[in-house]
Amino acid sequence: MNKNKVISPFKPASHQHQKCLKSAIDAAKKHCELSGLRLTPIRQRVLELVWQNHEPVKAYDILDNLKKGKSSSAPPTVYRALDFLQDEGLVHKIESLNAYVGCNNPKELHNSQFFICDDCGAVAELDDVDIRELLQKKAHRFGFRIADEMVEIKGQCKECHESGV
Amino acid sequence: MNKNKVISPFKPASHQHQKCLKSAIDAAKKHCELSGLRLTPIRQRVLELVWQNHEPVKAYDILDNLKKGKSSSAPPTVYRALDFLQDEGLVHKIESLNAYVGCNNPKELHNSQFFICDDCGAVAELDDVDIRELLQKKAHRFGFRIADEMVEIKGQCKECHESGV
DNA sequence: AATGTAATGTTATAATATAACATTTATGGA
DNA sequence: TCCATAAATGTTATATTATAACATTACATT
Ligand SMILES: [Zn+2]
Ligand SMILES: [Zn+2]
Ligand SMILES: [Zn+2]
Ligand SMILES: [Zn+2]
Repeated sequence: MNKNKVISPFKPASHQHQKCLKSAIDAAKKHCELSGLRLTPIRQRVLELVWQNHEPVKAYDILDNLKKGKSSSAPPTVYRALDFLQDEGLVHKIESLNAYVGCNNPKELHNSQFFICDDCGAVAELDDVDIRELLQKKAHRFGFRIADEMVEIKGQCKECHESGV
Repeated sequence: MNKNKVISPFKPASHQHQKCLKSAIDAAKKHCELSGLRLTPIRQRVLELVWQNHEPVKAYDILDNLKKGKSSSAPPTVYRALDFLQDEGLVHKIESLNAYVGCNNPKELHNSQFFICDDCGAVAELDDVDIRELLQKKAHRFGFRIADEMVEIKGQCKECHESGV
């Protein structure tokens, strides 16, 4: 019984991203409904923009896109929406890039491990019990109590290094 | 044969920090000498300021301190020194805090794992082969080639949660 | 409708980091 | 020693990322 999850794998270039997007928005709607939270138009729009693709998106890029629809948007518009989405597990921040990725597994807040391709920018997200347990074990040895884990691994995805040379 | 290293443990409150500082500067001098690099006064001063304690230090705090000695310092002064020190493994950046910690193990560049206490701010640094190998194994499964690892674990150090309640 | 709370609008500013170019300082060879 | 070069630093300006503070609007409950 292994609870390791691949929350979001690297996608083949051919994949139908519209489906990713739709299912992410649907999941977010359902999650908010169940939790009695409001997925307001701004929040939904920001979430859609984060889900443009499988690469981390910058807050000010989101802002630029928001402004195209509604010129009154300002930084707090974006950061508030991102804060809400992060609190609900609908978005994660990639600390080493100051950028944000969508997550379609909001049911339970989780600590993820991210694998980020330096070449194409794609991100894969795992929720891997083996990694969590190992970190837990290491921490336990010196009496450290883990509250939050940040694991961001940079390198090359399969496609990129296979096509690379 | 286990190559796991505790590069920097959590220190007892009583520890003689002057010794940490001195040995870190000495190690840096030796490292630069061996590598034919120049640990200039600015670089050494920045390194000393990073080693003020075992908490991550902010670039602009370093800058404020530099200015006390020499009012001509500006952001590039600090960031250039930090870049140099990071390239040489004398300093690491904690991405999730936008802050910098000293490393007294510059001989070989390494990927570290950081454990950071949310309460007292102290940081412990490991260079743990078990963690690296597990991440490697996980990455390998989907053909990912690791170039760089960021592992930053937040929580409470032993002292803080023992004294906490 | 009256009230309280949540969300958004708006302006300003804080915090982090880099670009670009000028000047100075070290270094190694003629 | 002197010069040519590269390395390091100085200086000014600006880019990027994020938050503070307060006003206004929308929503839900009574
Ligand atoms: Zn997709
Ligand atoms: Zn790639
Ligand atoms: Zn110390
Ligand atoms: Zn602590």
